[in-house]
Amino acid sequence: MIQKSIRRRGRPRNFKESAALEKAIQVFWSKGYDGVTVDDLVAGMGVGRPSLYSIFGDKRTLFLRALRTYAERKGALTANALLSPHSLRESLASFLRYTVTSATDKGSASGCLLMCVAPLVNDAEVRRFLRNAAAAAVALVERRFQSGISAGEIPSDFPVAARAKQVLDLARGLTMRAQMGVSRKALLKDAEEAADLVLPP
Amino acid sequence: MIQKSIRRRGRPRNFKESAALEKAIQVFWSKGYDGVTVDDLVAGMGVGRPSLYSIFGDKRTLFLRALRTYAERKGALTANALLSPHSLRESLASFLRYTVTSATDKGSASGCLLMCVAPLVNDAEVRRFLRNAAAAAVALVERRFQSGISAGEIPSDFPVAARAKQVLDLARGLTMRAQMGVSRKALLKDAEEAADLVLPP
DNA sequence: CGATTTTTGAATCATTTAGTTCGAATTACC
DNA sequence: GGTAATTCGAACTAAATGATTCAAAAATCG
Repeated sequence: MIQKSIRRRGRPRNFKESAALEKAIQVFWSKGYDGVTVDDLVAGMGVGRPSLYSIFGDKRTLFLRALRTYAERKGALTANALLSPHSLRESLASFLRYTVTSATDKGSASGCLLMCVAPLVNDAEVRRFLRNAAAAAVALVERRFQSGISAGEIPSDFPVAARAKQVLDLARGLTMRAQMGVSRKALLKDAEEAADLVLPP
Repeated sequence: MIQKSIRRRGRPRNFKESAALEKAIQVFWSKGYDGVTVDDLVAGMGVGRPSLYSIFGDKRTLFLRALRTYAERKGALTANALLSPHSLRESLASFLRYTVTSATDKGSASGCLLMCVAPLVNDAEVRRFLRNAAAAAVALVERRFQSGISAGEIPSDFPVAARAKQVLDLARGLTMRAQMGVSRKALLKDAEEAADLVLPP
């Protein structure tokens, strides 16, 4: 059993670290990195300024943590959508649908923290992280194609690598259009058509 | 004939307006909007601060003008790539290749001002402009598909609207990967494969 | 040359911003 | 209850940033 919150001495925090981090994700997501001030974070997270610095460090450190947290959750949900026991076509559609619903979720900003805001951050560590995340996503789709070959859903000469890249490029396009304000309904339809496109008829 | 530079009284400028605007495009392109300070622009454009304000207005006005100039040129080059007298397959490949070369051009930042930086600007006019630009791009590809139908290159029941959206989504994906640092060579290969993907075998 | 027009460079102003400090508040431990 | 530990809120500092002002410079026109 994991040890739960050790009772600490001193005045207790009046916020949950994880909840505050979620709020931080929202703030960065909606305003970008350079567009966010520490005041924005203080207001949006419901955390006092000194607490913010003492617990999360400066703006850059907080952003990196927000990015990792966001990517971890999104990666898990993506893997779930993609690797559930469905037909290959349905797995791809499910992945693209999740991309769309996540990018058009009310209650969050549109688009995607990883695709729409992080790439603009001029920071070597952020870039490295993004490259790894992208590589992991491609690998996930490739894995699904491979298991489709094993299951006989697609021929063994199916161009796995090329198609996986195309699936992700299509997902990127859908995400960008979500950020531009295209409706979820329209994008969900496009997601289905995209899933059909990458598979042989 | 358009009247050329009227000889104006007073001290002449020591910069060309168009050249300065090009520099401004580069600055915004590489640093985003919020990430750019007026000092960055002054340094990058080779224009004094008062001159900058008197000629281009404030930062937002300058950005809008840079955006329009960039989009105009890119739109013209895109139309050129797409509507040149080639086979449909070659037109699409040419469009996607141009997307890649422009997004991986040394001497400019990676990616694309319209796709990678403008969407983050929280400004109604910018958003409206982006929507229009995107719609124009889709219309262009649709036109090319239509003329492909007329020429008998694709069947008359070809799903023009859906495929046009997919072509643009693929272009968006290629552009984003360019910004992430994927090599031009790799992306050009992917562009060819993307062109093949959207056409019937 | 002298008057006029326009641009330039430097200095300046007011505001915003990142980051810190410090006393008051709130809790656990004894 | 008293003390130590921890957090909170507000005020503060120093640096940056957006925007303006103004005299000097540089050109044309008469």
